[in-house]
Amino acid sequence: MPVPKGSTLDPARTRAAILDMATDALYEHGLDGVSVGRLCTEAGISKETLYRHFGSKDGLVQAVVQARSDRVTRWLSRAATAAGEDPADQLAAVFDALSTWHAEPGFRGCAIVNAAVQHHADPVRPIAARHFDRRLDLLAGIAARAGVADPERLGRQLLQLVVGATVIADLRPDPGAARDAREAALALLANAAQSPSTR
Amino acid sequence: MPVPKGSTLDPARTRAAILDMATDALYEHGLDGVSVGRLCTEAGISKETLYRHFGSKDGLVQAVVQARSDRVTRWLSRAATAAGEDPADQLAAVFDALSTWHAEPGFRGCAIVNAAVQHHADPVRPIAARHFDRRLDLLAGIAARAGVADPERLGRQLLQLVVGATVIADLRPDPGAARDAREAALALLANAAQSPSTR
DNA sequence: ACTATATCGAACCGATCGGTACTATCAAGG
DNA sequence: CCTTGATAGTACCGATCGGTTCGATATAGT
Repeated sequence: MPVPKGSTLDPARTRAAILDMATDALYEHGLDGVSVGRLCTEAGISKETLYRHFGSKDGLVQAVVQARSDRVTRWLSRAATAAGEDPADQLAAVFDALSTWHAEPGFRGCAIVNAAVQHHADPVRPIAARHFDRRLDLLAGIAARAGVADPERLGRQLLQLVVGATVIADLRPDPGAARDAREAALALLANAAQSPSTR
Repeated sequence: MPVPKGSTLDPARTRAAILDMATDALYEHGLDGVSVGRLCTEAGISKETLYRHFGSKDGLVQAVVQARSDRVTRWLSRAATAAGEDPADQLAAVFDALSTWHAEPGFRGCAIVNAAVQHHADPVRPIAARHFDRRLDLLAGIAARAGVADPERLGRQLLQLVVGATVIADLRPDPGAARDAREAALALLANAAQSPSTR
């Protein structure tokens, strides 16, 4: 029965539903660990629908990774701004957010890192590069507001802590990784703020 | 022509040659990016030979990842001990070694991390976990010899910097990642040594 | 010399993959 | 009402995959 008789025909909604399901499935089983057929079955759609919306599996992967990057970036940014105006508080809030994320059931590391490692070129790599550029912007911004001498450099170091903690939390596994990283980040910030640029 | 007429029949050598070739190929193209057929072609051997030595593709992958872990662990350990007895010098040497590695042509991130992300379970995960345990031993040992209060915790933080720098160096890409990580590591060590445990 | 072993080359297997084609059916909009 | 478009369902395609088997042939050890 093509088009179930009581269904609402809304292409945009269908696309979003496929995207949501694929985001979870590709994160859990890996980009090459789920076939297009399985994705369609789990989404309750036909192959033709998926291919009309995304063109190819690579197209779907690209959309999934891009959407994930956007969502994560928004989420971390909000966690920082919600912590008030003090740069140290904002930095702590970022790592606290990481901590709760790492403890979530089904946590399998950073989806962007995982995707970029699995599809090292293609459409994923540039998305991953932009993703970490934006993450660097967030962290370097905090460092700049703290008045450190070289906010870009401290931002890169903090980014390494964020990524390292997330990867390690997945692979060792180490549920306290984000807590360790938080202390290290605050120590680096305090250390850099001791020899400030202007203030 | 089975068994070329002028060849030396040495199973151990054959096995080692397959392992070497597979190490490079699987690192470059990913664990699922090279078929068994291709591996055999590039190694100049037949399928039967590969399957007699390793049983399955998973068996080959396991041997490759394990060998890589051993080699890398030895390499980093030697870099540290070759730097003398001062803990700060040893720590700096570790990140200097990382720096030259990241600059090598064909660098694609940490092979162990990549493998564990691609085959999230199976035989790879426990090898990766042990790998980072050993890496932690090295870093925590340096921290302990520096007389910090909690060498295990500092070791975990240093490990995050090592992993984060390596992943970022691959994905952004950032050739100076290891240099940034080195400075952060030394700062954390100095900071922790300011409030020592016994000395 | 004889036997066991290692190897190649090729054919072969069933399964699965990404992607396409086609038909039937229903909702949505002019 | 009637056309247009979205969709399910299914069958199908060629390619590739991991893995097995077999026969021919050469080396290695006894």
